[in-house]
Parts: sequence; C-alpha cells; structure tokens
Amino acid sequence: MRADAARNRTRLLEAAARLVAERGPECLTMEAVASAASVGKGTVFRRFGDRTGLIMALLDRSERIYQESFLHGPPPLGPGAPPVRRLEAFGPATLRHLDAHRALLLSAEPEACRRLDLAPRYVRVTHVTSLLREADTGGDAELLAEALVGYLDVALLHHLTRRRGMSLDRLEAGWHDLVARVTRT
Amino acid sequence: MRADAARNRTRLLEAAARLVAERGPECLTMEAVASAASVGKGTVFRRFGDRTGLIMALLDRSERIYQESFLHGPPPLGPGAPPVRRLEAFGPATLRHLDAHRALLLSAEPEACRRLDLAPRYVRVTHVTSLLREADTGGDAELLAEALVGYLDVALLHHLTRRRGMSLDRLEAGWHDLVARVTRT
DNA sequence: ACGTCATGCGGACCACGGTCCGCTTAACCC
DNA sequence: GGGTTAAGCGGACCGTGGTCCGCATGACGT
Repeated sequence: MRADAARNRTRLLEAAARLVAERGPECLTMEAVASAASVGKGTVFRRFGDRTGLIMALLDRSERIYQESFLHGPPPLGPGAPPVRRLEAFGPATLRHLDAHRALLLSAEPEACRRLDLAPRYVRVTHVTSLLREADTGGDAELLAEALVGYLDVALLHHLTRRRGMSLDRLEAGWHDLVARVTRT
Repeated sequence: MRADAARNRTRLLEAAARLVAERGPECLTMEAVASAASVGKGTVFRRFGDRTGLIMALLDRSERIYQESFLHGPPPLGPGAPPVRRLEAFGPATLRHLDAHRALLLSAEPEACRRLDLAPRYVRVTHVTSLLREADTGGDAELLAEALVGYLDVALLHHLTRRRGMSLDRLEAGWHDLVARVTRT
C-alpha cells in the first residue's frame, strides 16, 4: 500500500470515529466520512469496500481483543477450563461485546445480515463448534453451534432488551440454561 | 379504503407478482412495480409503506396458509398431538415454508432483519413459547423460543444450504436434535 | 344534482450507497 | 534526477428507497 493511501486510511478511520462519537452512527454516511477526512468519496469505497467494511474496520480493534479473550485468554473463557464451562462464559462475554457496540452494529446490520459468512460470526461458530466437539455431547456440532450463536445476535439482543424490556442478566441466564440443555448428555 | 385505492392495490400486487415471476426478485423495485401497474411511485409507498411491506403483502396468502397449518391444522403440526411432537413438526414445516419463498424473503431481508418485531416471526415465537410452556420443560420459555426460532431463519437456511452445501434433510435432523435437547427434562 | 372535503394520486425531489474513469502521483529502476 | 508505471484519487454519475405536497376525485350528506 502506498504511503498516501495508508495516511488516508487512518485519516478516514479517525474521521469516521469522530463522526460516530459526535453525531451518532446514523450520521456515518460514506460521503460525510469522505468530506470530514477531506478526501474523495471513491477513496472511502476503495479502502473499505462498502459501508459494512468501514464499520468492521472501526470495530476491528475491539473485535480482536474480544476474540483474543476466548481464543487465548485466561479461563474460564480461554483455554484451560472444561469446554462446557468455557461455553457458559462465552455467552455473557459475547452479549456484552455486542451490547457495547450495539448502535454501530445495528447501523451496519441491513447489509450485514445477509452476510452470515462475515468474519466475526464465522469465528464464533467455529469456536462454539470446537467446544461442543470437545465436550463430546454428540449430535451435529456444526448445527448446534449455529443455533447457539444465533442466540448471540445484536438484533435479537436489541429487540429483547429495548423493545421487550428484558435485562441483560436475564439473557445471560437464558444462555446458561440453553447451554445446559444443549450439552447435557 | 376508496374504491380506486382498492383497485390500485390489487393491480400493484398483480404487477409485482408478474415482475417477480418474469424477472426475479432483484428486479422488484418500487418504481418498476409502479410503472408496471401504471401508477405513481408514491401510491406504492402509501399502500405498502415500504419495500418490505410490499413483499410481505405478496407473501401474505402463503403466510396465512402456513400459519393456519400449525395453529388450526391437523396433527402433528396442529393441535391434537403432544406439544413436543408438534414442536418437532414445526421445524420442517417452517424450513420448507422459508425455502419455498427464499429468494423473495432474502431480497426483503436487508430491511427486515432489524424488524424482529415483524409479524411472521412474532407469530412463530409466540407459538413455540406456548408449546414449550405446554410441554412444561421448565426454564425461560420465552428465551428458549427465541433461540429455537432463531434456527428457523431464511438467511441461515440460505447460508447453510447454498454456501455450506448442507441438505435440507440435515437441517431438519438438526432441528429434531435441537428440540430433543431443549425439551428433555 | 351539487357542494364539501377527506382520501388518494403522481411525480418531482432528496439522501445515500455504490460505480466509473480520466487524471495524478508515489515508488522504483536506471 | 528523469522516465516509467501501477497504485491511488476525486467527484461526476447512477439507481434505488423513501418523502412531500399541490392537485384530482370518489364518497357522502342534503
């Protein structure tokens, strides 16, 4: 990547972060980001592909930290604890991660919801699948993983907490219950 | 509703159905529907609210039949069979319903995925919740229902069957397994 | 039949995401 | 440094969903 391109990339990310912080995610339009970074609109698209790509880039750091926590972090989330224990911890960790970035994630969703092959979800499904296999609970681990990860969804989180008024605690308890039922032999 | 309005409504639905049949769901633009029905664009929006609304209206008949089948139809899907049995039957019925309208539903998704309060999903969640309560399996029936219904999702169905090459049979088997695990006391 | 008026209509208009292509310029080699 | 070239850039352009508002017209009471 050329030096000016790299510079523009960071300028765009900074401008985008500023826009979100100051005016909310709904004001994060591609044109606004471009002009806030004093750059052409085309440049934004070349760098990030589309709006969802830009948002993913914005969340990249946080996403890495989150992934690190369950892939290589301390137990019970990370390796070291028994798989079911890790699975139990995975739900709350994910729900909190989603909740922290709810507004931004929801503003990306319209595009993203078709893209179930999007990296973050793929990582989660893979992780849960391997924990299920490790726990040796039988059944179709891949499909069970999809079902479990389906519960850990921003839109669902939003719907249940905001629209239906459920607490995050209740969702976490629901996750524990779900994991217990799915994994018990 | 005024007579001309009703007439326009049916003309629009016919035009929309024709468009989908002849040129595919991606050609179902609001403007195309309007001009195919020789009507102003504004009329389409007034009648159906937005693109998702139009698509829901197109699928309304089929959706009613589907709903009827599990609300008042013959067992094991409808009332008469034991709740867990009904739950088992509900998965395949829903998956096949979604599969039948996959293209159209997916073309609506971008909008619809935020709208988890959309009628069809709400009906499903309510139904599954009541079956779970009836089966008396304990736990948070509402949340378990959300998790189960999350498995019955067009985008997921599409992803698993098209992109990941799983068969519908496998998804149905997965549903049975999932129901068994969630409901066993 | 006629007057009134809410209902409905049309299409100009806007915002936004995304594409395209001719021009610019950093990078690299000699 | 100068020449060459691919990478990068900008912003005009397009299609689409959605809004708006002045005009038309069907419904209804008298």
